[in-house]
Amino acid sequence: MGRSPCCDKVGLKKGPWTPEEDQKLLAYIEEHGHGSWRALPAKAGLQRCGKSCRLRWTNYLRPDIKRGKFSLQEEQTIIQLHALLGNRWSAIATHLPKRTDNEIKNYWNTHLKKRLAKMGIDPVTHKSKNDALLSSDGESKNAANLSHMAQWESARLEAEARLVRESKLRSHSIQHQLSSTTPGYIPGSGSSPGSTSALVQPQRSLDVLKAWNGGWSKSSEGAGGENSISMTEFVGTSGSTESGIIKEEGKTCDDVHAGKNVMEEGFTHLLLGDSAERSLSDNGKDSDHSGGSGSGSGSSNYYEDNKNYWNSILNLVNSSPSSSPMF
DNA sequence: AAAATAAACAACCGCTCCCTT
DNA sequence: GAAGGGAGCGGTTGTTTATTT
Repeated sequence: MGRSPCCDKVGLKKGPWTPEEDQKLLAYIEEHGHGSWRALPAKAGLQRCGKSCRLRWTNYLRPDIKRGKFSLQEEQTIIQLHALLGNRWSAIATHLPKRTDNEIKNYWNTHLKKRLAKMGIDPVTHKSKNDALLSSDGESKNAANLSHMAQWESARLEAEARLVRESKLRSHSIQHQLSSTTPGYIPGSGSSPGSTSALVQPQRSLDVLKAWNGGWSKSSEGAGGENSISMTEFVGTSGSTESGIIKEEGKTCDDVHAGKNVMEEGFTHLLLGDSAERSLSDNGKDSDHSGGSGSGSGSSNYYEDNKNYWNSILNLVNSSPSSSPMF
């Protein structure tokens, strides 16, 4: 709109914040709240633009910020949510209490993105780079996987297309939704009012799941080339993006955390287990998953575990606080 | 021990969205 | 409905710190 930038005033300080500046900003906000960010610097006696103050506050000074290393659970949450949401850092941050979008973004760019790349996963699409290799493998198991993957991919594309349509409709329909007695109903989604399958989710995480479950630990060495990821049995609820995925309305934050716990149980142990077995002599085929059982019955458990996992992550997403900008 | 390189993090910039007038 | 302004978001850059040679 041709608006002048807020930070072009001569004399405004840029660059790293000093402890004195931090103290001024903290003291002012604690006493008055931030109010108008644009007006804040003058009131607080800071030679900074409001934008800079806001950033400093939200990313560093805010008292409810957790700093330090990301836990495995947090890593998993970020990856999964990124698979679902893309680079919507603020949306992802709403599911990681006490973490800022900037911090998550930085962590993704410096750690997780590289890690996924090493695992043979495109960090943008969360799709395996080994699909071609997989398809030429010829094993019946992989053929079955392909079938599942095709179903999922098809459903995913469909869901994404729906998402695009809805995003266009959203601005028009949001008022109606707010006043609607059927909050789960999304106009144009093809779902019936009150249906539990009104959920719209791009399913972009299948390769991440596979790799994370099967290839996480061995990827870092890069042994066996860039194709070191084992193509584990495909996970999910085959046949539909929505079967096995129950949308539950009206969940509380506790429910969210409960979902996280389930996720933690269902996922972290895989990670930890893999990490513990980092040195295993995986050859890709029999290093399939969870605890390294590698047996057919294990696959069944694996299937269930991951079904539960997906239910959990989607519940987590769907039961976000209403303030969440995600959906 | 010093230089070079890589990694991590904080902050800036420009754009978009949303609200108000 | 259009315009203006504020705030937030995501991409990118710059600086600092750690690691390697």
